[in-house]
Amino acid sequence: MSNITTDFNDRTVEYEQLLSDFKVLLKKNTLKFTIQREVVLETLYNSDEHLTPESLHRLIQEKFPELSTGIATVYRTLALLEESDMVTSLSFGAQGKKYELGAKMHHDHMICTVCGEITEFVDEEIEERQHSIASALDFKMSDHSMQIYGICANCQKTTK
Amino acid sequence: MSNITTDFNDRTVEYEQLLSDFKVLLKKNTLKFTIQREVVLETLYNSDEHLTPESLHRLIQEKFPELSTGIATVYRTLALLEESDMVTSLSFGAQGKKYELGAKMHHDHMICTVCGEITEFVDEEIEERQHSIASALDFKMSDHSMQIYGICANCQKTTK
DNA sequence: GTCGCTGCAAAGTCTTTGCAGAGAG
DNA sequence: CTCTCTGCAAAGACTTTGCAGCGAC
Repeated sequence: MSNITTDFNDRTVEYEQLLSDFKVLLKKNTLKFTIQREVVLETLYNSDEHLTPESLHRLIQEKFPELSTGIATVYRTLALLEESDMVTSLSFGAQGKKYELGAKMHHDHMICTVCGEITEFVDEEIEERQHSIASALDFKMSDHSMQIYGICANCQKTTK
Repeated sequence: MSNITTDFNDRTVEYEQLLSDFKVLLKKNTLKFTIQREVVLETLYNSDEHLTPESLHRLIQEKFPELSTGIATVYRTLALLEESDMVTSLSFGAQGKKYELGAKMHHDHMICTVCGEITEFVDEEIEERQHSIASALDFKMSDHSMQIYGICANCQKTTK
């Protein structure tokens, strides 16, 4: 199983870069750089999980209680970031929408239906094949996502 | 581009079969077979689209106005069908949850970000590769889904 | 007949919006 | 200073639930 990768510790974009991109984006649209917006970006960056608006809000309140950031601001910032393609949203079954930074290396998702854990992976062969399919069907591909559902190694043990 | 298929006119399961499976399922759980439940199944079967609860409800009201089926029943029936794996739900971006019959042949989705059209396709190479990946990562795969986003052939013409 | 089902409307969730004061540029 | 942002709370959108009568078995 040569080229399957699940190790994303090497982020493709460093935080400083991300932050500066964000500032450029804001400036370009005559929007203001506020501490709340930075905190949302930073918290997303420092989380390895896929966060719901609610869990992101909770995290922010724990780390920066003095800001008493409102959930509305989290929603507004996520919408802004998603619109600008800086974050991506995923939604799996009944679990609602989850967000992740789009600046990480592209990857697909493997979702455990027992514990809800999401493992990321990349497979070059599938990536290439997706491009072939899109062009064969005369489709101008901009993005794609793939999810594999099942039971993770851990939960297989536990369930037994 | 040998084995990409987008033609799903040959359904893998005929309606009579589907209906009988549904009846078995109901009986097994001491649930009742009602006209409303049948109408939901039938309407899903006869639709080639991916339906939201709301659009499904609208369709049912148009085709069977005398039943004055409530939206609550549609939600309840969809939940029942999904739980029993007879339908699958998908959710793409902001467009909300859409349902489709799971009994059709397995396929993936290509979603036009301009007109929202969903084209279904199957590619054997990707199907196989997904199995390989799951087993390589010690993951017991139960299902998977893949979406390619982009602009369909039609909209590419129009946009020009 | 019994007991689950249905439509209705009310209650929940989750998300968005209006507003007045706070704060970035 | 101006004009956008923010938190709050209220409003919306979508989904689920309680209930009393209806209907499958």
